[in-house]
Amino acid sequence: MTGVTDISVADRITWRFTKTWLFNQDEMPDIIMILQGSSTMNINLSANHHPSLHPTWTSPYAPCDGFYGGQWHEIHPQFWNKFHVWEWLQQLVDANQLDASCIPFQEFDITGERLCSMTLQDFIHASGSVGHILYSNVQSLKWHGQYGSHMLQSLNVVIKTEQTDAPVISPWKEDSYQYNNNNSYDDMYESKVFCRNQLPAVASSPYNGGFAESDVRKSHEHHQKPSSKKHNPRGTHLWEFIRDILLTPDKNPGLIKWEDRSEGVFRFLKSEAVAQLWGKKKNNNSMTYEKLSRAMRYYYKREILERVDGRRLVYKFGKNAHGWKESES
DNA sequence: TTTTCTTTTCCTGGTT
DNA sequence: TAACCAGGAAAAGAAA
Repeated sequence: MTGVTDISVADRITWRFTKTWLFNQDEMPDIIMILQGSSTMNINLSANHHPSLHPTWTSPYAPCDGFYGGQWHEIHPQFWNKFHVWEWLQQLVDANQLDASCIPFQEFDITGERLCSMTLQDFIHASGSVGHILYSNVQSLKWHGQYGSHMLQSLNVVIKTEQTDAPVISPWKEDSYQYNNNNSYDDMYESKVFCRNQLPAVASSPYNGGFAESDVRKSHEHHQKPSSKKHNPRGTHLWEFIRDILLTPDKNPGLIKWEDRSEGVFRFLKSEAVAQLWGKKKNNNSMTYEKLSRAMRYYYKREILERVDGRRLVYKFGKNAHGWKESES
């Protein structure tokens, strides 16, 4: 491998293509310089432990062979190398439909060990409001992540089960539900891109950036039953969708409102509008409040919602609903 | 391919 | 009468 290759990264998500290109080169350069704006990320490939670049590579990271296929999630973040960190970032960009220009990748030219040691302030300093998402996800992966136990065993690693930080949950799948007064639901769903200038209102919301409860549940299940199956079809669940609307009232005025915030009691103000919004999210133009409410009633049995007798359009979060309490922020 | 889970759809009947 | 509630039944759709 010889020479230095400069790759200019434009505002968009070209870093991913850059990486793909990089790993498809017959002749690898020694150093890659990724330029983003005025910043530069230097990667010394000859010094970087990457299995796909070093077939005979033998390092403590050995169990992550094949990582290039996206195996970073099988490894505790503490043991990620720079490429794992990049893979994780890419996953986060994809899952949250972030504009890649929101992520200052040069700030993450670091190993997993360094990543795990970063505080929320560090993340915010490094990446602005996106830092909330990054920090939350790292915390989630640190404490509840799914990674191969063989890895941990082979490294004789003891996973800490006590949390010193407040549990902050992954924001994997999250939309920014925005409602405008013209009832343009299309517009609401065009606003999926989290960028620095869009995040503060959401990031400061009670649920700290819009965490999908499914992740709370999944994390909880992992904690209790590591081998249990995860299931979260079609992304966010209905009740999470409702919760998220409630938690971003500034962006969704007049759709649903809290009746009793501390008790988790809420009321639909524009039931059909919410149904249309839900239908839009599910790509189902025929969604009605009638159907939505049927789905809501199924939550009673699972204790995600509780009945509120005698009050129309009023529901209450049950004990299996998480992420709506102010104290959970 | 099968299983599992979460809706979605349709329905009947009751209540406000 | 319209809108909503309750819940049974079956099917759809997606992930594991």
